[in-house]
Amino acid sequence: MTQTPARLRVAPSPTGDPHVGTAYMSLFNKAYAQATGGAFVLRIEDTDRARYVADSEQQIFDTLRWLGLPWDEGPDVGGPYAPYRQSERLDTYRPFVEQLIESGHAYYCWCSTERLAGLRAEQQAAKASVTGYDRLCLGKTRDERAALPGFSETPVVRMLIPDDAPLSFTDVIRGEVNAPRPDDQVILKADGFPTYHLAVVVDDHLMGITHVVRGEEWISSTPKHILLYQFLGLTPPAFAHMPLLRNTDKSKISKRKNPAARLVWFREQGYLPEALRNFLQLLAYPPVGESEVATFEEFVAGFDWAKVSTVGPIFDLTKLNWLNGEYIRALAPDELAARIVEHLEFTGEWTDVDPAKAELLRRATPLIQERLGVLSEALPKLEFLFTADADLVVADDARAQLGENAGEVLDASIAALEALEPFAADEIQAALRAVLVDGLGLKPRFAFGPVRVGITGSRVSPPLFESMELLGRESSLTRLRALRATL
RNA sequence: GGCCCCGUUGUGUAGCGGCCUAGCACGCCGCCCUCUCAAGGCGGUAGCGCGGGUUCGAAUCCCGUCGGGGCUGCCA
Repeated sequence: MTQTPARLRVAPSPTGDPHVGTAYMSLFNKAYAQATGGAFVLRIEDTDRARYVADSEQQIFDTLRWLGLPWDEGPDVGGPYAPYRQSERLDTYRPFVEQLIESGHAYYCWCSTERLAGLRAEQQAAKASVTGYDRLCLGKTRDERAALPGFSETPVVRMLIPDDAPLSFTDVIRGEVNAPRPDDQVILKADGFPTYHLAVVVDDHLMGITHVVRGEEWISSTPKHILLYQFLGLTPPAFAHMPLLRNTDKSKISKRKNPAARLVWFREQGYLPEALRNFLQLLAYPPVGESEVATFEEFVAGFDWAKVSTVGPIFDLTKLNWLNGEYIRALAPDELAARIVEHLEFTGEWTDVDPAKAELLRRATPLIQERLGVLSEALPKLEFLFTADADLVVADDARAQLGENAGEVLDASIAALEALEPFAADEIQAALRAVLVDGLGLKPRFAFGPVRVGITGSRVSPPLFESMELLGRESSLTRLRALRATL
């Protein structure tokens, strides 16, 4: 199924935190580009000056790279079709607008924003079946129009939608698709910037884009784009409209309703990029093989647009949590430790990392590896190791769980550990079992409970004996004696 | 309101007229293992929105209906 190299692009707008949808689109775009030996292009669509956020672009670069989806061409890496930032391509769009006006496919419109708003309100109130611009400016000169109400000094340019505009097109995912009849869409704004509709068409053409992959919300504007290609005498690319990711209430995923809609959120929470990528691969797309755990290469190898579902999946993190655990467990312990440090540096919890701390974390990582859902859980689980003996706080629920014989247990444990050699996990376990289980006749879970509380301050902890080995004899005894003294 | 897209267990999906008494994964519940918690093993729970057709036979095809979503901006 691999044929001629395809060129695909992802075109996010720098209007705030990068959206998870951008990552989702990027994944499918890049997969197909790679499957055909083509190119994956990143283009920044910054035509909306009002919503523009300065550092948003850098965040797009950072999060997409973090996710492991690098682009072949883009604003920061360059490429044969530079610039890849629409705000730097204003001169490029102008001739196309002029051509459209000259050929009668577009016209100036001096209607003020107020008039347009009023018109819209009227149509809505009247529950009109036909909405949209009323073509007041069509065929009028500036002076003729200026004599009428609702005039604005700087005009916009609108495309003239013909009565016989084609309303259906072939979608790579959905087959034959129908779309609503467009109205006379603005293609050049009063500030001289093109709207999305003109800019995508011009740029996709100029950049040799062969497949336009975007969200389903664009189906309704596709007739405008096809018309533009037609007006300009160009051949349209193939279209693939992906289903929309949804909030739990089925609405289009939004940052307001779902914190996970912010792409950086995953990094902040300590998700592994490969797990997120794998998870995104599973949305609206069947598992690649017998297992749902699959690499990007496996995804690419069997890639087929026909497999993409048209149903918008609810963005539910439960499977991602499982996947993240799978990926964490598959990591070499030292690699995991490095990832944890990296995460702590990213969140700012650790700065100027002390080598001794890093080494302790490295040695403790095997204890928590299979207990980790996300990277951010690492430090809380190991807190007792990084806490000074004197600062260890025994949690209320842990203390409450201590039985009548806690003192007896602690005394016996302390005695057994004082001269134990070597002070290592297996030996510690053997010694404690001897005095507590065999000696005092306690069930293991009750025997080790007080010791766990003394050592870690809580009722749940990483494996006890290994923890004690890491802590060392001195700290371990200090902690056990401290708890004993409070009984 | 208008136009368009969509409808399989809680979630993600398989299914494309008989192989479906609807499979898999996650979740959830139970049991086992066990120093706690996990991980792991075993078992269980739950679904074709509804109503008509077509057909010997429908989750699969058609129509209607209901439900959800998107668009309807000088936002993308």
